[in-house]
Amino acid sequence: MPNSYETIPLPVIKRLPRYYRYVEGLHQHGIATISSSELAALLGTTASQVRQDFNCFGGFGQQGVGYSVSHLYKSLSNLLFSDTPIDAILIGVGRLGRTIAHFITHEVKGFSLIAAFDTSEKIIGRSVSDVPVYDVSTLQNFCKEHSPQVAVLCVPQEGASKLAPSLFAYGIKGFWNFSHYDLASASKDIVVENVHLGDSISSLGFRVRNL
Amino acid sequence: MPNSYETIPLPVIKRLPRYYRYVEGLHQHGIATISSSELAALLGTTASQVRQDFNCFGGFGQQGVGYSVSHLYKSLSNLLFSDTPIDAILIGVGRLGRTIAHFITHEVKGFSLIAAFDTSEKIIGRSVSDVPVYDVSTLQNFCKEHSPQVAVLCVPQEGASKLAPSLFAYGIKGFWNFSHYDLASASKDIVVENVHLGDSISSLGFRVRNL
DNA sequence: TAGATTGTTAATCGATTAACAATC
DNA sequence: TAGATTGTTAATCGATTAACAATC
Repeated sequence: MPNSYETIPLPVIKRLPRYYRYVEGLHQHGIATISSSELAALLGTTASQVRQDFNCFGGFGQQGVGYSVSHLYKSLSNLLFSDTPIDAILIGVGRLGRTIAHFITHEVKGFSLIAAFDTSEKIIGRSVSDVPVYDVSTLQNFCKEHSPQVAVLCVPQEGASKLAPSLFAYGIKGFWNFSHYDLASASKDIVVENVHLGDSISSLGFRVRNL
Repeated sequence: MPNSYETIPLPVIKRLPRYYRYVEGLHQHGIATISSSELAALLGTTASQVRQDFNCFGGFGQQGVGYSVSHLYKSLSNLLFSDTPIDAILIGVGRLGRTIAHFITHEVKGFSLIAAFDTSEKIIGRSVSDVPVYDVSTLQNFCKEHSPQVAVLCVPQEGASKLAPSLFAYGIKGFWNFSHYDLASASKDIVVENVHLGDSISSLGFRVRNL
């Protein structure tokens, strides 16, 4: 019995893309069937976890046989990527913002970057990855007209804290947040995926120094 | 009684940079003392967690009084950043690599980027963020001579899988891994911090679509 | 039917939260 | 001394792992 998606543990959701990547590889290698224990060995996890995870979505396997790779591939693909991509906007067209813009437009499935916003006269009116860069002051009108669902925050903390309330108001549902501003506690109806590069490398430093 | 650092739970370690950021802010605002519950309210967590976390390192507070911000700031700073920075090398000087190079050299405490490596003739011999770009074939000699402790992997999965065994052999202790190659299971004596941007945005997409 | 492997329930483990004794 | 707040132990919660019945 498929779980309602709201009840699926976040750790399971975060593992989905990894499953997808490995299953895609198997599919491309022409492997037809795989068992939970074989897949677990590949991923470096346990067969139990693989089966528990898949069963959050109703289970993709066949008892006694295993998982059909093509069926699994299609199922994971359907879960992760709908046929209509999610419209996203980029806030902050600095060095990181430009790199992320390129990443989204060239290497990511399921998203469509439709505009970018900045405050610098130097970049407003130009484009990044074939996407126009507008003045932040036009954000409200743009959102009203195009209803983007996701905002990618590549601005410093201060800018993010100023813009966040507006972005909620304009109907942004999801944030890919590279800033240090804390969006988490905002609302139950929005989702936030934080990428804190500074925290990431700092914790690596701690661990390396205390090896 | 201070915990041996090896026994400190990873989730606690990963929270350290965030504590540091908030305490730094308090320090800069001239706040002298803070209680675990006040800090918890700021961070959006519980006073219990704050105290438990700090007590992994012996505890920084004074009963009945709270935490001295300047003492706390100094303690967290000492935990996260030693006076001698960690020497790091960058593998892969593409778009992402260049952005990360700039980030490490300009925005990160505790690390020193000392060289970059690539396979492309177009970039070898040039520099990124004032760091020379060498041919990957010179990696072994460079590591023998300079003993970098951390490698930042900004290459595609294939390149990472080819280079990883060498990097272990050359004495690299820590990896900041932006590739999809799985370093995790390699050894107990190395630490890996993965930044899987593709997985990150994909899981965001799933959650946005199923709000 | 026997063997294999899933789906699912039960047990374990670890992390978070709550409670409280120590102490400033 | 009384009030406050920590350090630390105990209870809870959730996620992972193990076990097993269902079934291909």
